[in-house]
Amino acid sequence: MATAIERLSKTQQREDTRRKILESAAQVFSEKGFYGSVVDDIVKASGTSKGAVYFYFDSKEQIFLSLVEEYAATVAQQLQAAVHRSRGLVAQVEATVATLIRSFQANRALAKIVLVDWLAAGAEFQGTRIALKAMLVEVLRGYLDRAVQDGKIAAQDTEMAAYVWIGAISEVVIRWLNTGKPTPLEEVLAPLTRLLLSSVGLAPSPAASG
Amino acid sequence: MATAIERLSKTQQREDTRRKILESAAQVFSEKGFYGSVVDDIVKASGTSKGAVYFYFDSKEQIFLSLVEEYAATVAQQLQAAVHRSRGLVAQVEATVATLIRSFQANRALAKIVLVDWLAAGAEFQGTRIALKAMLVEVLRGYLDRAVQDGKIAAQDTEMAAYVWIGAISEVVIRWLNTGKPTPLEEVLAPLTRLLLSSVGLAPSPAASG
DNA sequence: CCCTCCAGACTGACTGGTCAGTCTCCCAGC
DNA sequence: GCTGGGAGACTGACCAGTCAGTCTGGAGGG
Repeated sequence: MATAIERLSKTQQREDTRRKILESAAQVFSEKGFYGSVVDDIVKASGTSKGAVYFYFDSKEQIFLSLVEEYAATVAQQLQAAVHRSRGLVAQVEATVATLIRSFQANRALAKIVLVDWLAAGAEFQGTRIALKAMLVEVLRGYLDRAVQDGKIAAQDTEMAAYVWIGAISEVVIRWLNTGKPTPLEEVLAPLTRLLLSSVGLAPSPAASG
Repeated sequence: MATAIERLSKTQQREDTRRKILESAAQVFSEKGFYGSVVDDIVKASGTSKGAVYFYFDSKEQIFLSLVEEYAATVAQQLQAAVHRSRGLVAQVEATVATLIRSFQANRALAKIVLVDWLAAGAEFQGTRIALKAMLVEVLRGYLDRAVQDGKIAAQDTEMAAYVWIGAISEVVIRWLNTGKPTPLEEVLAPLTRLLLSSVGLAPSPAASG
C-alpha cells in the first residue's frame, strides 16, 4: 500500500540524487569558490559519495558548468516571461532589472557563483561566460537602440551603455553579497532603476517611482 | 672604467631582482589567474629561481598581495594628485574617472588582476579587497554628498550610486580586457563620464563633452 | 694594491601534503 | 542471479614550500 507515494521510483530517485548533488555544490562553491572547494566537500554536503558524484558528472568543472548553465537558462526564461508581460520600453527595462535582482535575491548562492566565482575561473569557463553576458548585453542594447530610434533618447554608444548597466547591477548585488546591504536586496530596485534610466536620459515610469 | 654604470651595486641588483619577479608575476597571474598560475611559471618568466622567489616573498599569496597593494597605492596617489589639480565637483569626478581608466589602460595586466582575479580569490584576499573598494566608494560618495548639499542634485542613496559607478567603470574595463574594445580604452572616457554624471542628475563640464 | 674570507643573494633537487579522478566491491530491486 | 546505482578506499600527478649547498661582491688586513 502507498508504495507509489512513499517510495520513489528509480527515475525519481535518480533525479533526486542528481539534484541534491547540484544543490550542495551550489552551496559549497558559493562559500569557498571553485578552487577552494574540494569534491569531497560536495560529497559530504550532499550526503552521497564520490561514486555518485562521478556517476552523474564527468568532472568537478562540469558540475560547476551545469550549475551555471541551468541557472542561466532559468533566468533567461524568467526574463523573457517578465518582458512579455510588460508594455512599453521603460516598463520592459524595469521588468528586466527587477527580474534579475529578485532572482539573485532568491538564489544567493547561485548569484555569488555567477557574479563572482565564474569571473575568475580558468580560461575553460570564459567562453560560456562571455557568450551569456553578450546575450544579456544584446537584450539591453536592443531596448536602448529602440529608444534612440523612437527619438526618446539621444544617439549614443548603446553597447557601452548596456555594459555599464550590467556592471552597475552586478556591483550592487556583489555589495549585497559581501556586506548584506541592503536587506532585502529588493530595496535597491527603485533607486537603481532610476539611476540606470536617467544615465541614458530616460525617466522612470510613474508606477515604479514610489 | 664605467664600473659604476655597467655594474649594478648589490643594493641595485637586489631591487632589480625583486622588481623582475613582481613584474613577471603580474604577467603570469594576469594570463592564468591566481590558481592557474604555478610558482614555477613565475620563476621561469622572471629568469630567476625558486629560491630567489622565496627569498623575497613568503608565499605565492604574498606575491599576489604585494602586487595588488603596490598598484593600489600608486593609483591612490595618482587619484589624489589628479583631484588636487581639478576645480569644481564635476571636474573632480571627471578627473577621477579619467585617472582610473588611463591607469588601467597603461597597466593591462594589473587591471586584469585587480578587477578580475582578485574578486574570486580565496577568502584570505577579501579583507584587503573590500577595504580598498570601500575607500574608493567613500571618495565618490563624498563628491555626491557634496553635490546634494550644494543643491546640485536631488537627495538620493549616494552610497549605492557610488557602487553603481564603480561597477560601471569595472565592467567597461573588463569588456576591454575580454574583447579589446574599444582600442584605445580611453575612447570610453567621454561617453562613460557623461553616463555616470547624468545617472545622478549632473551635466558634464563643457570642456569634456567633445 | 692584492688576497682572504664572509655575508648574504641565489640555485634547484627534493619533500610532503593534497585532491581529482578511478576502481573494486556491495546492495537493493527486479 | 543479475544489473544499475552507489560507497569509499586508493592512486598518482601536481605543486607550494624547504634546504643544503654555491657563487659573488666587497670589507679589511697585510
